[in-house]
Order: sequence, then structure tokens, then C-alpha cells
Amino acid sequence: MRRGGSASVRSASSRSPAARSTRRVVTRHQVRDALERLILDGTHKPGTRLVQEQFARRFNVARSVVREALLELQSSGLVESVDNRGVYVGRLDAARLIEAFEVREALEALAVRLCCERTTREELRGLEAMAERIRDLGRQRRPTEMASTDRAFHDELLRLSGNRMLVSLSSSWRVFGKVIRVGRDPEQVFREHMGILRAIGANQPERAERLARAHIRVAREIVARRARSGRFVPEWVS
Amino acid sequence: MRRGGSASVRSASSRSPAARSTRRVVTRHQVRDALERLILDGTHKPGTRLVQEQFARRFNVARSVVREALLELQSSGLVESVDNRGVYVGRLDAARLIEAFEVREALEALAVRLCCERTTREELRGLEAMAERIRDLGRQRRPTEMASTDRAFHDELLRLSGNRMLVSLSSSWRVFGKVIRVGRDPEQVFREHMGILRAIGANQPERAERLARAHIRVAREIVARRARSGRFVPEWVS
DNA sequence: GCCGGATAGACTGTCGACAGTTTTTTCAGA
DNA sequence: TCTGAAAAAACTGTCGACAGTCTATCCGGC
Repeated sequence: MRRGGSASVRSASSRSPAARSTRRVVTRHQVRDALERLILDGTHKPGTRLVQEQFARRFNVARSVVREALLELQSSGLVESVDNRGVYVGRLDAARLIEAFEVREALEALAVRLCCERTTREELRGLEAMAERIRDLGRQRRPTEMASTDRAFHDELLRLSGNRMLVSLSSSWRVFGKVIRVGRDPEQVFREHMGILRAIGANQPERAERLARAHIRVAREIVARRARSGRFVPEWVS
Repeated sequence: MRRGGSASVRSASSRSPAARSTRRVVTRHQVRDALERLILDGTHKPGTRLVQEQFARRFNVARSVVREALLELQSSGLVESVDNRGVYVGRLDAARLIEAFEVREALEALAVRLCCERTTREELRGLEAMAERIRDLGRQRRPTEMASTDRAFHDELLRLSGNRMLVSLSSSWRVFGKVIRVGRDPEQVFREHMGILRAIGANQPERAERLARAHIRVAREIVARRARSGRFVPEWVS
């Protein structure tokens, strides 16, 4: 066993002999998730270099494991790699943010349209419960939980669309989750969410699409306005 | 130097000393491209296992290089990985194809809308030339070249939209390029392409979007009809 | 001082080997 | 002949080492 570290990914009792049916934990995935957290929570700012050996020591794993974890992260756009020079936390300027919103608008519009054909009453009730929870968290001034629940709500819409590619593509704009704390009025967000759900429930795809687009566009406009007036948190802009 | 093989990725003179400014060729990328070709040209059918050591020997590289190349391919959905069991050529059933077309329709619609604002006369002329080339290749019964030029045409539309995320996402449905030989009438395809370009040139985003959607949907319908009647080439269906 | 080439350090790319897991084969017993 | 446990084979995951590349530093000439 190698010397332990407090930040080590592998715990001392990483594998109990009793748990035979459980598959071996693939270290690469743990490292990937740990790196993702470190980037999304702002520990490593966009544009900064991620030195492989540094993380290998920190997580107590071989450098090749870090390499492979970084390759996995590359697909979601969270990091960018330059041959022979290194891997960098994905830069994100205002333009890139807008582009992500444009794509997101198009794909969520598709999602809610598809939802109209397939979503059941139970599923709709579940979505309504989530929408209420988002509103309540907003009322209670718990923005972090509100944001993560909002993300879960939109993910669920994608999932219920039945189109698996939509789900897999959502990671492309997930990257920006931490950057934009749009800070909208919870009551208004709730109304918009419920409007979309009602349109789905009434099987009105055109209306659902229009409302979903409007919902995403509000966030985009807020971000765009901030970008124009230079009110970004500096370290988040490349 | 290791023993050579006819299929080796690294040639004997892989690095001329004169070309100093040229960066070292990253073997991983060459292996990735070679694997991609092998999958897209049908050598390795969907669902089959890709054994790392096999390709390591074949390409005359270390297994870790193959591992990393496969990780790169995973992001485009070309291969799927199961922990501790191996990497498989991505399965694609009819449903997955339809889903890809749905996403593609939404994103190309976005692309042509964005193109209306930014595309210059020269760029439009370039696109028209490509459309003519596609038609000519179709007339000359050169389906492979026609298909690849058609792909280039649609890629160019994405690129000219100015939205970089669209370009990076296009690899998601590129996967299916080889499967679907839709075989449409070249003259009709040409008319549809030109219709889209004219709408862009006239700065009519709504019309451009409608035509682009219709264009994609025709291909989707053909594929869907084939799927319903079971007229897929068997090895391409999982 | 400062400009450009040599040199040293840091880091990435590649490699072969070992460890652990899954799959196949073997073989004793019914 | 069939079943199922045990052994063997095949393969993936992880590791440490070496080789090549990039970057920063040093130093001599101007």
C-alpha cells in the first residue's frame, strides 16, 4: 500500500473481501469525478493548467490514471487539451456562454415537444413537485440547492423526452452551471416551469416549445446583459 | 525501433530531423483516427468487442495508447465502454438513429437561422459550389463521394453559424454517416440545398429553418420507413 | 543593457510489467 | 451426458520508468 494522503482518492479499505459481487472500483472514474468537482466549485479557474503529476500525487494514483480521467473530462468540454503542452480548465468567455444557451434552447425545445407525446400523469406530477421544491428553496434563500434542483428538473425533462442523445448532450452546457447564478425571482421561475408542464399535460407541443424557449431565453438575456456591461466575476472569464 | 507491421501506425521515418518546427506526432490521435476509420467503414460491426492488445500489436504501439484512443472515441459515441469488461463498437438500433435525426434537425435548424445574420456573399457562393458538386457527384453515380461532400456541406453550415458548440456536437451524429445510404434523387437534394441557401441569402431565418428541418426530416423518414419494414442491413442493427 | 543560443528543469507521451477481474476451459461427480 | 466448482487463459486497470518536448534560466557577445 502506498503512503496515504488526506486528499487521496483511494481509501485504505478500498475493497472489502466480503463484497465479492461488487465490481472493482475503477479509480479513473473517481479521479474524474474529483477533478470535475474541483473545477465546478471554482478551485481551479478557467484557463489554468492542470498538471498531471500534481493530481497523481494528490490523489495517490499513477499519472496515467489522471491522464485518462482528463480525457474523459475532455468530452464534456470541461477541460481542453493541447498536444505536448498540457490540459487546461476550459476557457469560457461571454460568447461561448451565449452559444451554449443557443444550443440549450434548441434542444430543450425539442425535449418538451417530445415530452408531449410520452409523458404520463405520474411523471408530470413528479415534475410539478420538483417545480414547487425549486420555488420553496428560492423563497428560503438557498440559491445553491435551488440551482441544483433546477438542473435536476431540466435533466428530467430531457430524460422524459425519451431521446437518449439529448441526455448525453446535456453535459455540454452543464459545464456552465456554476458560473451563472442568474438569481431570478422564484415565483416567476415557478410560473414559467408550471406553464411548460401544463402545455405538456395538455399535449400542446407548439405551446410547450414556445414557453421552454422563452424560459431559457430569459436566462440567456440576463447573462448577455451582464456580459455587455462587464459584470462578470473576473476569474470566470478567460 | 520495434518490429514493423504492415498496418503499423508509426512509419519507419516517423520523424524527419529537418522538420523541427513541426510538433511531435501524437500517436494516440493517429490510433484514434485509424480506429474511427475501421469502425465507420464497417470493418468492425456495432456491438463487437474491441480488444486493446489486439490493436496495440496491430498498430505497433503500447496498449495504453490504444486505451487513450478509445477514450477519445467514447466522447463521440462511436464506442461504448463497460468497466472491467471492455470497449464495444457503439450499438445503433433504429430508435437511436431516429433520436440522432431529431437532435440533428433541431441543431441544423438553429445553425441556418444563425447563418442568416452572419454569412457573407462569398461564403454563400462557396456553399452553392458545394451544393452543385454534390449534385454532380450524384449524377455521376459516385455515392461515397457524394455522401462525404454532403457531410462537408452540412458541417460548413454549422461552422458558418458562428456557434462553436454546434461544430463540436456534430460528431455526435457523424457516427451514423456510414450506416445510412439514403440514396435520394440528386436533383431534389440540390433543390433543397439551394432553397436553404437562398433563404439564408435573403436573410429569412424562419424560412431557412423550415426548409432545413424539412430537408433533414426527409432523410429521417426514409430511415424510419426502412426500419419499420426491417430493411436494414442486418449487421448494422444491434 | 539586451539579444540570441545553449542548458537545465518541468512536464507530457509512450512503454512494458504487474495486479485484479472476467471469461473460458477442465474435470470430477451425479 | 449434464452440472457445477476449480483452474487456466484472456483481458482490463494500474503502476513506475524512460524518452521526447516545451519553458525558463543562464551566459557570452554586441
